[in-house]
Amino acid sequence: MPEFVFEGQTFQSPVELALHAIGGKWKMPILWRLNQRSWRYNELHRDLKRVSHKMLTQQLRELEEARLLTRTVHPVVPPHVDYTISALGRTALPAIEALRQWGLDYRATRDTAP
Amino acid sequence: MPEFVFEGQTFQSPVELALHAIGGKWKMPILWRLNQRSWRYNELHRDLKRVSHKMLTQQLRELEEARLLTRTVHPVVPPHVDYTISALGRTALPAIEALRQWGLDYRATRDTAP
DNA sequence: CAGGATCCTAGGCGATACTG
DNA sequence: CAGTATCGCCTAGGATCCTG
Repeated sequence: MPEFVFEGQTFQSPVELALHAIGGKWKMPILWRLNQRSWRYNELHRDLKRVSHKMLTQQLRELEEARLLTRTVHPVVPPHVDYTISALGRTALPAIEALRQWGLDYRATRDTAP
Repeated sequence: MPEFVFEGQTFQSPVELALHAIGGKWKMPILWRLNQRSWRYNELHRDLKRVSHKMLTQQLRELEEARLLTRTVHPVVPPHVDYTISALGRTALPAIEALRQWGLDYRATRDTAP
C-alpha cells in the first residue's frame, strides 16, 4: 500500500486526502449549497441550522485555503461578503452528488436489503 | 430545505446521512479495502497504520450495525475473525471510488488550476 | 453584517492492562 | 488472535463578548 504525500502531509490513500479536503461535517454541505449561486455568510449560517459561528468561519477558511471556494468582500457598510465555488471546487461536485445519491438509496434500502 | 429523518435521527440532507454512515476518518478506507476479499482484524490494523486498537474496533462495530459489512467468527483457537463487505456495503463503493478519483485529480491540479 | 478573540468544558480518543 | 474495560489527557468546538 503506497503512501501518498501532499502539501507536506502523508496520507494512506487518495481517499484520505479527499476526506482531508472535503470531509468533516460541514464542507460537503457547504460546497453543495454553493452550486448554482453565491451565498452570503449569514445565509449559510441560517441554512446549515446546527453549525456554530466558530465552526462555519473555520470551515469556510479551510475551503478557501484549499482553493475550493472564493471569498469576495464588497467594501460597503454594512459588510457584504459572498462565497462562490471555484472551478476547482466544482470538480468535487460529482463526488458529492454520488454520496448524496447513495444516502438516498441507503435510506430506501437499508431495512429491506437481503 | 427539507429535513431528512432516518433511524430516529434528523439530518439536513442525504449528504449528511451518508457522512453519518460512512464519514469519519476510517470507514471509507475500511470499506475500500474490503472490496475484492475479506480481511482479518489484525490485517486491517496493520494496514491502516495510524488507527488505534480502540478506534478500529469501534468503527468496525458501527459499520456492522449499519449493515455495511459482515463479521464472521470461526470457532477455533486462536480466534479467527473475518470482515466481509455486505451487498449493501457494495452499493457505497462507487461513491467512495468517486471520492478516491477526485483525491487523485485534486492533487494533480490543485496547484496548476486557474 | 461578518467575523475575530477568549474562555471553558464535555467527551473523543490513545494508552494500557486484562481475557477467552 | 481478537477483542473488552478502564483511566485520564487534551483538544475540538460551543458560548459569549467585542469590533470595523
